[in-house]
Amino acid sequence: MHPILSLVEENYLKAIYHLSDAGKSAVSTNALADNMNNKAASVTDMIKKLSSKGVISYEKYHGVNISEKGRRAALRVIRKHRLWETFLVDKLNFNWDEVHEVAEQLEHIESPLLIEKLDSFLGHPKVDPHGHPIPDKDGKIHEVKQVQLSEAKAGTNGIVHSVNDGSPKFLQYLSKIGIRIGARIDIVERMEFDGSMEIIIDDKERVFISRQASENLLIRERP
Amino acid sequence: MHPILSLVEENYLKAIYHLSDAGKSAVSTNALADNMNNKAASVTDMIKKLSSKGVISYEKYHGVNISEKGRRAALRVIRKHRLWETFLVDKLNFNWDEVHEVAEQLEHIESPLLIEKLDSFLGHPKVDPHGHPIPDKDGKIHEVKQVQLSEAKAGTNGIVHSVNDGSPKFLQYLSKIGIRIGARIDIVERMEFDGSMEIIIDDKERVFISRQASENLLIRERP
DNA sequence: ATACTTTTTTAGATTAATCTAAATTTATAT
DNA sequence: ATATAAATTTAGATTAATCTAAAAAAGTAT
Repeated sequence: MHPILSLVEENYLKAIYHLSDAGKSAVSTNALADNMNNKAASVTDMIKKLSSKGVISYEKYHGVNISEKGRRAALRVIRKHRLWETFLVDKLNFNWDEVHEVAEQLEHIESPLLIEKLDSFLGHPKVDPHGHPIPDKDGKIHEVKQVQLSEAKAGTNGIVHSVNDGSPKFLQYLSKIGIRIGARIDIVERMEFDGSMEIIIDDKERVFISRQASENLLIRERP
Repeated sequence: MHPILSLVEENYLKAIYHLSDAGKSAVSTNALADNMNNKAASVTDMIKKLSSKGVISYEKYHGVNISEKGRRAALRVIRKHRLWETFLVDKLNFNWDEVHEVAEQLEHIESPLLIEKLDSFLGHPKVDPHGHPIPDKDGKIHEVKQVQLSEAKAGTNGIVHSVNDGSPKFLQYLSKIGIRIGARIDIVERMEFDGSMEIIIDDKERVFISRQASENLLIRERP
């Protein structure tokens, strides 16, 4: 009768998936507590529960790893989140910095029919408004080779592909200086002392951006 | 930080609104327990809580009445429910018998911006796929004068305006015999012994429908 | 290798929403 | 008008998700 995972459990699982870099490394209790804005004691309780449901494996004092079953469940939630974000921007004219909170709610709506119909309605999009890939029905993700702007060398250029930080403040800043998904970036110079960069956006604006900003911008490099 | 009403409280309030015929009569503990598929004891606890929040008034042993504040909150949820149903049918090609359960989930998404943008996207619809009026932003409802088909006299005709029973089974039955919102119904004869009726649908099909069915079909009478 | 620090877990409480069983109040039928 | 029935409330428990404070384990630095 009840879904296999509660809303709270889904949120924990999503956090574990992201923090483990899609399942590549273990996640500590404290990292999870930080991420969920909960206390470590609460996390310990929850990971016991998730472990008993088989979506993670857990060894006392040594963090958790997501299981295949858990990975699939996490990807279903992520698929929903990204499809809803796409809907909000493409159909309802939300700005890209306004969608995250609403999508955090919508991602928990349980209806396979709804999500497949939404996917069709949107034309089977491959990426969300922040450039993140949308997992398909079977949890497959089409990963595109991309690098942090901070890693690009002076004289090279690339196309903005996605953002690592989806916070409204950061996205509003990007919009303000003219950076959006698909924009062309030419790297003029990289300041060694603080990692900031001088770049040209779409052959027009020449701006300086901080190391922090450049680390959260992912580009597809071009020859 | 938290919404004023929890998801569960919203559902109770909606049930109270509907059971009280939009605030016209008091609702008993048992009626509410039945409707919510809960035990009376649980309802007693909940109505104390709702009462302390000022959305209903409650006198021990004498049922509850919805307050103005409660009515507004209930109408906000109903507005969302009906807008989402409209979205599902008009945009995602759901059938009218498939939308209720999903809308029961979607109606609790909290985002005034979302609901106003959705309303625009749908072209400010006045009724949902079952013919029920959609309250506007201020909780105003455009009520249309309509009667139960069971009350119509032989020889008269009317346009199907809404259904009182939104269950998949009933709606599928209606679709099967060719009744949809907007269909023309001519009443041929009303059988006094069991209240069943012989009707003609859209000048084509001549069918018999039970008293129960005719009581759950609302029509706008025509001269 | 031992002592100190950090991380994690355990123990015990709390809140929301539910339940069962018992007690109480209201309604009904002779 | 009183007994019986029906409806409602109270009392006490339970589960999910959280917390604080204390205990235990793991990591680190000399």
